[in-house]
Amino acid sequence: MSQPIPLDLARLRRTCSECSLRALCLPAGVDADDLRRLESVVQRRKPYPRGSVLFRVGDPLGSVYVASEGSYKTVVVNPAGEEHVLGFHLPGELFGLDAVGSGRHRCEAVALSDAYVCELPFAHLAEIASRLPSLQHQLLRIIGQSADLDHDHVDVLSRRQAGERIALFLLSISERLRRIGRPADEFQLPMSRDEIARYLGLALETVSRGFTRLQDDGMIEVRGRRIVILDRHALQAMADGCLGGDLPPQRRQNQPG
Amino acid sequence: MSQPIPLDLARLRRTCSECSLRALCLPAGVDADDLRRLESVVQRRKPYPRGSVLFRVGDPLGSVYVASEGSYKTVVVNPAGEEHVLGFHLPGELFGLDAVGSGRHRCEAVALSDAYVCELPFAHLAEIASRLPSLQHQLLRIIGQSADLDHDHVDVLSRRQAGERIALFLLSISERLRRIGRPADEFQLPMSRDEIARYLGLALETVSRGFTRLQDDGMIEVRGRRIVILDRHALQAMADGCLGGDLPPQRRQNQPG
DNA sequence: CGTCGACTTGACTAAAATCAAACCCGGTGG
DNA sequence: CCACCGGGTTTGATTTTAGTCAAGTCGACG
Repeated sequence: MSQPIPLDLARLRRTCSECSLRALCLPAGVDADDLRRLESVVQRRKPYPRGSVLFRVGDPLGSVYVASEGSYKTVVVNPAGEEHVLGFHLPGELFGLDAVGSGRHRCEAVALSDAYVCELPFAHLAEIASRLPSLQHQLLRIIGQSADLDHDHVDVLSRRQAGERIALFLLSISERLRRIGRPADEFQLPMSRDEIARYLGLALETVSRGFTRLQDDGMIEVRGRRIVILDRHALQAMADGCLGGDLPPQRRQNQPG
Repeated sequence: MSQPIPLDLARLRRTCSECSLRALCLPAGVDADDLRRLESVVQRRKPYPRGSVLFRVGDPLGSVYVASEGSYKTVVVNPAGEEHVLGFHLPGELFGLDAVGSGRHRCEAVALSDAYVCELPFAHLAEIASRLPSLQHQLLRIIGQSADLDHDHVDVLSRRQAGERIALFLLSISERLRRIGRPADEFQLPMSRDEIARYLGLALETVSRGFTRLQDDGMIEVRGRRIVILDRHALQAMADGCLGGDLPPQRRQNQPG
């Protein structure tokens, strides 16, 4: 346990190599000792059945989480009683950093399916980072990247056209799947139409119609939660507000019925 | 190091006491030496005439900024060529942390009026923080709080009713003015209707009509950019989606002829 | 085979966008 | 002093879009 074991490194690589925190560990130049310390912090693969809650609004900042298997959503319930989805968290992605600012969680995290997470007690992490400058730097970056996701959300919500929001949403999911090494052109959405609607600030029916429309226009194929991206270029153009030129109008076909 | 120089502390307090970074310095238990080091980093009160740009999309992360006098906006131009406002930054507030995640700025910062900023080279700041655990902790908090503002923005954009967005916007500005020690019930907006609209994801005319509506309902008084909040309670109720129950209808007053 | 929940589709309605005109106000110059 | 701008803002009329309500369909599962 006290000997400098290169196996430790191998073990961490194996267990965390697919994980968004690898950026935190691997390029940081941590030595075997630090690595063991860091590894001891990670509580691996806790199971959470579908619908279970990892943290609630107002909970003190305890851990940050990495979806290890299955996906999660973070939500807030506004005073009028309706639920807004703040984000979806795919396997390998990090969440729970919303409490860093105030010390308390501003939203609630729910498992979208039976799932597992890795959990990192934040105080522990920060303490180690304070002794490891390179890790501190990585930690800042990770937090910043998590804020970037909020930016993307703002970007989506600022679009006035429902079609733009939906196209952008699909492209964003696709890109994130690609990043974790999954097929980016054919995938299964982990969330319901209702949850997508609450994320995009639209009515459920509008999302459904939007999907149908994209299918009619030949950009995607939809079958329930199964999505196939047929024409990424056109989808991108739609997300960009169909800016004139590269998407001829005759692409639009007459509506059925 | 051990020589306590109260003058330095007093000077920093004076110069930065109204500034959002005071949370970074004052309660951190920094000693005189650290304080001087920190102080040397701050480049104070650079002037920026109205409309001038502090940083652009793609610029490498250089500094974080504190609006010292005057206000700023951060904006992105989407592929369709329309400008979206990501945030407004009032005197004393911090901005520019959007580049922490990727190392490059994702938006552009523009002075809303003739203005001054304090500038803190980020690398410098991070370097000092790595040697000062308490400052590191404060830095994390500051970044987290900056992400909280994005959350608030998402919250506003998720509202379906234009009236809700507008009420929420006014309350948020009011609260932030209160926090920097300015009158919270009577103030001058630093931004145009157009900029508000681009922040709220609405048309300019819708914002204007919303203001008029709030005035007709006796909640506020508007005269150009001059706002007086008359009935904060009703405004809050409107922001909350006018949820029935605790706001008796007779609270709404008849409009002044 | 029936049931339930998730999804789709249709008809209608409400709301905000758009287009267009007027207005207000501070500044300028006759 | 007043006429005349011009930008930002307000208001009005109309159109477009998404929301709402309601009915149907699909698909998984017991």
